[in-house]
Amino acid sequence: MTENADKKKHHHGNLRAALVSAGIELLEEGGLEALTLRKCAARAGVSHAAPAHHFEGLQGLKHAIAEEGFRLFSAHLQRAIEAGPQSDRGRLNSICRGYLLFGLQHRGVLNVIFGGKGLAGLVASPSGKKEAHAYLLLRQVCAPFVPEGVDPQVVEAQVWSLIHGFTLLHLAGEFGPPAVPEDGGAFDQVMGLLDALPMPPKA
Amino acid sequence: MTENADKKKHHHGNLRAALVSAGIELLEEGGLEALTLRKCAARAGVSHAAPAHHFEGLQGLKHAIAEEGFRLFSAHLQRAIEAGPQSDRGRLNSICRGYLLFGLQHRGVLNVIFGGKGLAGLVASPSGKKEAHAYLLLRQVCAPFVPEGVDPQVVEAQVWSLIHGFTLLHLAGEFGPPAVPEDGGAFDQVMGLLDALPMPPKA
DNA sequence: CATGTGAACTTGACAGTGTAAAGTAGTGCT
DNA sequence: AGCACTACTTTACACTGTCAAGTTCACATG
Repeated sequence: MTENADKKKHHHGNLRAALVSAGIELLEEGGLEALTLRKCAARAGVSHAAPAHHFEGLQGLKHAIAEEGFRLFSAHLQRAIEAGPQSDRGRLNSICRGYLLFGLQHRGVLNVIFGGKGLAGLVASPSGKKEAHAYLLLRQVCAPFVPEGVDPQVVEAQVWSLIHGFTLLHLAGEFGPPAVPEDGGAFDQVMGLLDALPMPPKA
Repeated sequence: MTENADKKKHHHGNLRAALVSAGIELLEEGGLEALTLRKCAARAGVSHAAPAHHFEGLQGLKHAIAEEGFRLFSAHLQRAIEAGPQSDRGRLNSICRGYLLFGLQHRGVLNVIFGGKGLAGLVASPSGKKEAHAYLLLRQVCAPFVPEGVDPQVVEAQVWSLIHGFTLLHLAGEFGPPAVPEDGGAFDQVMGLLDALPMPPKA
């Protein structure tokens, strides 16, 4: 019965997940600055030092939140792809739009995922690959745009850089006030650059 | 004589600049977490509450650092452009490479510039435009790639998004360990997407 | 069953942080 | 000289992360 995670261990039962959940809540409500070990503990109904037994300090909690946040992120992207038009270009556009919308809706979580080595260790580590659902989606969506003889990672890095940069700059307000409702303007125009894909292998 | 900023006012003379400078130092040495009002004050040789008279709290200091950092950033980009090949494509590549190198060398400063609304207020504000040296450079470098009838801001946003995203993802370690020395690999391949510029106005 | 072993959590403490209020010293103006 | 004003200091407080030492409970072992 190693599968069943329901077993109440001592007082709380499954505190670790509760702390991560509380952390994500705080993140959504008050951004990065609002994420605090003590507030997470309070929200989970335990004392301020309890988290120390489940994470290695604040950084450990952030790492755990990055893991869980990445799962939410991946699920969000998958839903976006499935809900959009089922063509190569349609899926490419959907994953990018999903990326942006996730950033707008879950700004704090995205910051934890990509901020301060949050994810680097996770994905780069040999054991972390299985968490990389979003990477598989990206690979899958980009595949039709990879010319023969070109490393797929190049195309993936191009798409990822473009949408990641656009999302973060948008979040930073560099493209004017965040026109959230479907965005319409800047997004489609910037993503128009992807119409150049697939690029010829080399001149 | 309102122009002359040299006048020693009281004890320190020009404390504000010293605090910003100390802040940038701390940023370079220990990253975002090391940037502290009290440490800045200590490094400038004043008491811990002195900064309150020059900035509105920590956020105010960060804003001031973002301004100064943006000036350094702009100068860095200009130098990169001038040092590179003098062709349209050469300048486009140089500004992007300069962007990446600045990120690698001054990670903390870049984070303050673009993190947490650091710059948004600065550039979006009517009085802040004059600080936007880097934007003028970007506009200038992108100009040859803007087709007739297309808003130049679209091209600028495309280039900016791509290099910004690539730089941040690189910094986050998503593209493997940061191969700092001229980078060689991923950078040139990803920037190859810009070979598609100028894009035809619309299909 | 008594006992102790260890995990989960609490309590208490400490240094460091941002910030606000009140005090002090030097500047400049009348 | 006197006075206001600015620049800075001092003091204080709430909050943070982290550590060390208890406490409480589940459970295995004698």
